[in-house]
Amino acid sequence: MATAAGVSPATVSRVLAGKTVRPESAARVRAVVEEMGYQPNASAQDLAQGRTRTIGVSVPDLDNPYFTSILKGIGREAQAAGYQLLVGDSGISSEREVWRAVRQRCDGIILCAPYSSPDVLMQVVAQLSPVVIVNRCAPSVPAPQLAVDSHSATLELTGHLMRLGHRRLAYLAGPESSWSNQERRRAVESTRHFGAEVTVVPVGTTAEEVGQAVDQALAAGATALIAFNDLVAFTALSQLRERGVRVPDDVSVTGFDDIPYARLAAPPLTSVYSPQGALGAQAWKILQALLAGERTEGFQTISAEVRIRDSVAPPQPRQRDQATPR
Amino acid sequence: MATAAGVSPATVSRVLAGKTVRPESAARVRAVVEEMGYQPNASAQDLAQGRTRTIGVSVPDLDNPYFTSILKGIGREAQAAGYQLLVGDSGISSEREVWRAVRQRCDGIILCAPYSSPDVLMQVVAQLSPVVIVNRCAPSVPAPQLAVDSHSATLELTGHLMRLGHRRLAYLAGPESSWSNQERRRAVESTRHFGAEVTVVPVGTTAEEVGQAVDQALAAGATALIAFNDLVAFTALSQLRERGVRVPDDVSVTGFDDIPYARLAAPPLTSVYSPQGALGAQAWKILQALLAGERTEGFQTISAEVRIRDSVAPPQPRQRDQATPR
DNA sequence: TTGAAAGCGCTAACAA
DNA sequence: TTGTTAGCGCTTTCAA
Repeated sequence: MATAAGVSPATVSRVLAGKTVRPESAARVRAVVEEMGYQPNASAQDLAQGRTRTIGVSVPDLDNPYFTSILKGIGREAQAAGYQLLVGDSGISSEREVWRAVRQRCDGIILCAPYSSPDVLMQVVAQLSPVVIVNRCAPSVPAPQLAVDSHSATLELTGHLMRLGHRRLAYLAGPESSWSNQERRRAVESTRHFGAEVTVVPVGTTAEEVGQAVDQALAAGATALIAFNDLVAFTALSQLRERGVRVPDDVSVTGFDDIPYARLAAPPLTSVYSPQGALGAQAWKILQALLAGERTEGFQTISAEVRIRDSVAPPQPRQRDQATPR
Repeated sequence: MATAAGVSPATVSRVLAGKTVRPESAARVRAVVEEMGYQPNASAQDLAQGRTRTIGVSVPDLDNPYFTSILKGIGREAQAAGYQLLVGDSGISSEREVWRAVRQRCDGIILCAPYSSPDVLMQVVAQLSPVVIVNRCAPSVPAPQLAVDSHSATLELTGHLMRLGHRRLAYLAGPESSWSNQERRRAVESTRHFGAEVTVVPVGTTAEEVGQAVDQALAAGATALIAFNDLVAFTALSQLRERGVRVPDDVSVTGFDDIPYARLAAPPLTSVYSPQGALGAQAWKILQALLAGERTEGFQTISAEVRIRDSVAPPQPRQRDQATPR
C-alpha cells in the first residue's frame, strides 16, 4: 500500500487519520486507497493504539425485545460516536464466561443483568472494568448502575386503580431473581398501606401456568390483575377470554413495558411504558464518560410512564361472584 | 506474566492454547494466571494469528424482533463455536458504511438485508467476502444466500382460504423494497390462477394508514385479508374492531411470522411461522464453511409453516353488505 | 512535511 | 519440552 503510493507507511497512516500531510501526497494516497479498496487491519490498529473502539454489551436473551430495544438505544449512540457493538447472549453459555469473552475484545462493557446476583457482580466487576450495569441495583457493587424506576410508576398505577375503586389487587409475578420484578412486587405490596388487599401469584412461563395464576387471583377476589410484563398480561387476557371473564367489566388487567402490541390488544392494554431506548442511550453515555477517564459511580434512574387504556375500569359491585371461574 | 511464572512468553502462550507443556510448568503458569487475573490481549492475538474469531452481523433494525430472533440463532451457534458477535444496525447510519466498519473487525459477515438492492450488494460483496446474505435473493450476486420460503407457504395459505370458500382476497402489502414482501405478494397474486380475485393494498406504518388500507380492501369486497406480517395483522384486527367488523365472521385475517403474541390475539391469529432461529443457525453454518475455505454459493431456502387459528373461517354469504364500513 | 525505527503483546518456526 | 527470534500491520516518537 505505502509503496504503491510512493510514500512511507507512516504517511499512509497520517492521511487516513486526517493528520497534516502535504495535499499532493494525501491525494495520491487516497487515490491508491480507493483504487485497491484498502482497509487498514483493525487488529493492528487496536494493538498499536491500545484501544478497540468497540464496546461490549451482554444481554440475557437476544430473543427478548425488551433487551434488544436497550441494545438499539446503545447502538444508536455508540455507532454515532464511531464505536462498534460486540454483543453477548448470556442466556446461551455461562454468564461469566460470556462476559469475560466479550470484555476481552473491547474497551468497556454494559451488562444487562437483571437476573445476576450482587455477589457474582461483585466478584467480576473489577475484572470487567470499565463496566456499566443496567436494570440491576446492587449498592455494594463498585460500578455505575442504571435502571428504569418501575417502583414509582407502579405506585402511580396502583394509585389509579385505587381511585377507580379497586381494593383487591393481584400481582402476577415474574421470575423471583429479576430485580425489576422485585421492584414491581414491592411497590404493589406497598399499596396495602393505602387500604388495598394484595395477593402475589407467581406465574410460570406457559399459558397454562398463567391460567392457574389467574384462577388463583380471581379466587382471592382480585378485581385488578397487575401483570409483571406485557407478555404475561397478554396471556392473562387470553386465558380470561377462554374462561368467559370479561375485561375490564369483570376484572381489570395491566402490564409493563408497553410493547407496540399493547395498544392493539382487545381491549387495549393499560401498561407502564419503559423507555428502553433512552435507557440504552444513557448507559452508553455513562460508559463513554468512564472511557474518558471520569470516575462515575452510583445508581441512576429513568422514569417510566403509566399509560391508561381500556383494560382498566372501575370494579363492578357484583364482580366477586361472577369472576370466580367455573 | 511470563517472568512472574518463571517461564518464557511462548510457554504461557502454549499453556493457554492447550498445547503440550510439562505438567509442572503448566500448573505454575495457570496458578499465576489465576492469581493475577491475566487476560491475553485479544488484539495482539488477532494480529499474530491473522483472525479474530469474531463474525459480523448487520441487521436493518435492532428494535425489530424478527431480526433479533435471527441474531439469536446466529449467536447460539457462533458462541458455541467460540466466536463472538459484532453487531451493526444498518438502520442507524449508511448501510454500506455500517457493513464496512463491521467487516473490518471480523473474519466474515452475515448481511440481513431484506431491503438492499441487488446492485448495491453486487458492488460491495467482494469487499465484504466472506459474506452470507439472508432474506434477500439476488441471483446475480456471487455470495451464498439464504431465505425463508414464504412463497410456498403463502400458496398453502391461500389454498386453504380458497377451500374454505374465499374468492376475494386482499393482500395488505409491506414495504415494496422488502424481498419477503415481494415474494408474499407474488404468491397471493398467483392465486388468481385458481379463480381468486386479488386486491393488493399497500399499508403504511401508522394505524390510520392500515385502517385506510382495510377500508379499501373491504370496499373491494375482500373476504380475507392477508397481512404482510403480524404487526400489520394486529393493527388490522384492531382497526376492524373499531369499525365493528367481526373477525372471522365478517372477514378472515392472517399474518406472517407467528410471533408469540399471535396465538394470544382475539381471535387467535392465523399466521405463517417463520423459523428465524433456524435461519440464523443455518446462516452461521454457511459462513463457517466459508471460513473453512469451502466454496459455497447459491440460494438456500428454509420452509415456513402455516398455522391455522380462529381468525379464519368460511366467508358468510351476506358478508359483502355487512363488511362494508359505515 | 516526511521517513526511519521502535514497539504494541502475542504466536509460531526453529534450535537447542 | 522450552527459550530464542522474528514477525503480524499498524502508530508514533524522533530526526532530518
